[in-house]
Amino acid sequence: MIEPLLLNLESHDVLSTAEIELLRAIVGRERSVAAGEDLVSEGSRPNHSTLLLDGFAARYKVLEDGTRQITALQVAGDFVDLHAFPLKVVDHGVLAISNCRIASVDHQELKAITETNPHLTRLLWLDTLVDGAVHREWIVAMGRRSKKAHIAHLICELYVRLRTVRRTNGPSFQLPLTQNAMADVLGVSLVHLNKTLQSLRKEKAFAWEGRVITILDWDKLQKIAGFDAGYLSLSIEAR
Amino acid sequence: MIEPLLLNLESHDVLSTAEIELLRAIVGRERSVAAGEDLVSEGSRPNHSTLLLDGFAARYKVLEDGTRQITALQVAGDFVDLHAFPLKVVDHGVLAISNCRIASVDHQELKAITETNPHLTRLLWLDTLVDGAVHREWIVAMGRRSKKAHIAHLICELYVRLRTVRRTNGPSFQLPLTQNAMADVLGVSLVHLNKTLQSLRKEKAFAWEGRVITILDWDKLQKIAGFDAGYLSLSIEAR
DNA sequence: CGGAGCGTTGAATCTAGTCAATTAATGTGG
DNA sequence: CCACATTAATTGACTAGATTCAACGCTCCG
Repeated sequence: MIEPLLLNLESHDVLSTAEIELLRAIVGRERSVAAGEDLVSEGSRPNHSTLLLDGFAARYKVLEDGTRQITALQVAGDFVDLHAFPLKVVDHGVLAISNCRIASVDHQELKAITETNPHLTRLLWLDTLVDGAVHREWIVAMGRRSKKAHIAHLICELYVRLRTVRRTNGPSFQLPLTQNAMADVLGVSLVHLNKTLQSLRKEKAFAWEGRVITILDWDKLQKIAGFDAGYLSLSIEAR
Repeated sequence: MIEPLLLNLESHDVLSTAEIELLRAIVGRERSVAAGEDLVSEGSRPNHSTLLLDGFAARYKVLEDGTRQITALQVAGDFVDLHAFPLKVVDHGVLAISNCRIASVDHQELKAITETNPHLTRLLWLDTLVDGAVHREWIVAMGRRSKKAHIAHLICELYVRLRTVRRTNGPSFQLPLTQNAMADVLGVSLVHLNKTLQSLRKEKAFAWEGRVITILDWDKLQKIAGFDAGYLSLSIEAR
């Protein structure tokens, strides 16, 4: 079921029935990937792009000294490597953080869309641009926000993104990240992340227990984070 | 003259004569912007995208507390806000770092390209994707590289990007950044940047005097940086 | 029962930020 | 061309933030 993809795209613009049918037609058979497996490996030249239908994935790079930096988190409805279509080579690995359901779309099909369906092309392009906007927010958070603010910002972002694909449950959502992985998102050591989380807990803006985040005080959390969802382009307009 | 744009696009794939003519036709009249001026202001909804023909520009965000983070550096041949075409709103400001020559392209013209020229569409899309790849490298550098490595990486990246648009002079290139601006690129304090630069100078991998960078030892610099140009997608192939 | 993975803790050490001045470079008006 | 103002670069001292190392507790699972 490609519903999360549709919800994702429809959060930016209206899709026609024909476009929806087309998308259904080109998305391949669904399959599962276990947590810890790579969905995509760095440096590969895939002839298809991978759509994440359920679960969490992370795009990451590993440096010479073995340290890892996660550059993006992907949730249901995200293409994890749509950029590989024009780029040809994937410049990073993609790891399944939880068990995932995925499906593939051949680059040949994507190319056909660019030849025949300009509107859908622009929406797919847009999808990769939102990705870039998220990258920029992460850069800002890494460079100029406190670690507490950075964590809060990440929670806000994930909450909003998951809500648009209906993967939240009221004020709660699943977050299957280990502290180790989250440290690799923020670019800090595990120990420091742990201590920062503890001091954040005292603010009671959110709780994180048993892989579930619960927002306790959205206004406070947003304030700590300096979060403004504008960069996610969640407004329906002609694109 | 849109030559730098052509050099930029042609570093990824071949352009047909018709495509080159089309690009020339849609790029508006050239004009100048003084260093320190904003090329684009945050939150605006431009009906055109801005092409940088000469000079340096920076995309940046300013936080509540007044600190600034630069999220991208743009050089000749770069569209500074091509993403604003599908995104509609620019999520950051764009500042002229040096005096700049720019020209505009109406979004209407870009839309027409997506309707009639799929190949050029993919190349423009690609341009924004390389942007994203650069963002990811910056995230990695900010999160997991030492400050020395981060600076070295930035120099390597700028050297390669400038060389592809013929803006290098042998081992040298203009870099009109102040230390203050570079600190806002790396996300560190001015004082710390200054001290890191000093210790880097001792390695004699590059020199930076009077707004000019000179690469003294490329291999060494690349090694300090952990730099690999792959992410810039500088290979000519059918896209 | 014994690992294995994950989270937590404390102490020592290094990295980076802040504050506050000083020096150097650049630019402007007279 | 010089005096003065302004911006950019540099420095030192002190504080705060972050890393490393090393250990311990908990829970899940074979």
